[in-house]
Amino acid sequence: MSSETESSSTEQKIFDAARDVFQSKGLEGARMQEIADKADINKSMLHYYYRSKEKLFEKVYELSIIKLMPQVASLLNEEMPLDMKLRKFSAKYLELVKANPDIPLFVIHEMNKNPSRLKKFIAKEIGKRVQPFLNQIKEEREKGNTVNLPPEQIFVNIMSMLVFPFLARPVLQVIFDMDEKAFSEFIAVREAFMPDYLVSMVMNKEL
Amino acid sequence: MSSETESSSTEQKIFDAARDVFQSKGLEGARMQEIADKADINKSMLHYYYRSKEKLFEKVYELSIIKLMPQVASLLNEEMPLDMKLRKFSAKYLELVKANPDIPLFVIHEMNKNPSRLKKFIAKEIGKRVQPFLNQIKEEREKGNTVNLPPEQIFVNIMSMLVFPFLARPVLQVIFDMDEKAFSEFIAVREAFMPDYLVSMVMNKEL
DNA sequence: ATTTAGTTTAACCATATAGTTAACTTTTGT
DNA sequence: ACAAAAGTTAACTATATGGTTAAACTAAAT
Repeated sequence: MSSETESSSTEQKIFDAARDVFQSKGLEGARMQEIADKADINKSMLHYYYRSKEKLFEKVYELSIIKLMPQVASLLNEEMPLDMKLRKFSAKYLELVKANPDIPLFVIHEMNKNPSRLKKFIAKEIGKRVQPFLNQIKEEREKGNTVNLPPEQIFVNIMSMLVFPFLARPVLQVIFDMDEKAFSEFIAVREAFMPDYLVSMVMNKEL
Repeated sequence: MSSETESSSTEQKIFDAARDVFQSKGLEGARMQEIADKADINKSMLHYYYRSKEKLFEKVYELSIIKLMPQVASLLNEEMPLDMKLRKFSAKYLELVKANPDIPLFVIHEMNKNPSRLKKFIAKEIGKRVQPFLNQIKEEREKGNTVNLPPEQIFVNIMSMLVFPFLARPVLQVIFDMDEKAFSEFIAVREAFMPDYLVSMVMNKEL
């Protein structure tokens, strides 16, 4: 992943470096010089290819969200029984976040500082993909197949279980005294029990 | 709360302003001038009372965490049956976070950028308070009274359900098209069902 | 070979920002 | 009443940072 074989284009190197730096430091914390250093190019190239810090950031932000969230949300739209969908969603979502563990916090943090940016990008996009899923839950709820909660609450419960550990990772690592390996193992355990557990939580079945 | 009656001391006004600015903008995003403006004092006073931005930040960080987290964690230590404890914890925790809705993201974000800061402050402090709770879960698990998961996982599940909505608030507000009032209502609904729901999730009882 | 467009570099610039200084005012202690 | 201490202010400094510029270099097209 980071074994730069001097192959990729300058523009790509800049983007990759910017993604790393922005995701770990945020917009304000990132330094153009640091991005240039990490990309191993002259700082002027940042402006040559992306005009400004803001523009570069938006590119990173856009691709981080727009390429990832729809992948996830589209899963929710497939025609499938609720329990199977929950299991698949759990697996797919954890797989994606494991591969991009910094993105949830990045998105949530930048969203807090500039909520309009997300609105600009996704808003309806995501909303429209989530809505069918909420409807499916609603139907099942009316048939008495789910726990008796509003679909929005159920959805938030699901996302909570999947995302929170990645957001709180540094805190959890301190509290439970886990190194990187231990944390990976912790997530692996979650991957194992989460499909059944979500079904139980949502559809109110004993494990 | 914000009806400044020109009463509090300069030092306190600085701290309050700094808390607001740091919590909404983070360490990097905060500007000393903005803090001074919000406190309605000369910028030099910041340095007079707190020497440096870093020092001021640490004061805010320390009091935000050290005064809040133990309040919560100590609840976990009381002698009480697990189900009752879960209900009380849910109520108390949501009450505290409702009163300080910016703190979870503030802590988690700054933790990511500087994990050693938390270590310095809490580390053992929190760990020691959580441990007895984990032990209690472990005992109940051995008696077959809980869902069959490691206590750490159960703890994370609980925290996920309680904290995540506050972290993801801006995202949720966009996805579900909620204004402030609607979000408060959303949280109120969670407060209502969460005690029973946590007991069900942890102790594997039907609702 | 020469032109041309694209790419890269080093040296600059303007500005914002954390921090300092020194003069001034108010409060407190005697 | 006086002096010392604490508090406050405006002006300033040093530096970091995003951004610009113009010249140099490269490679492809003619």
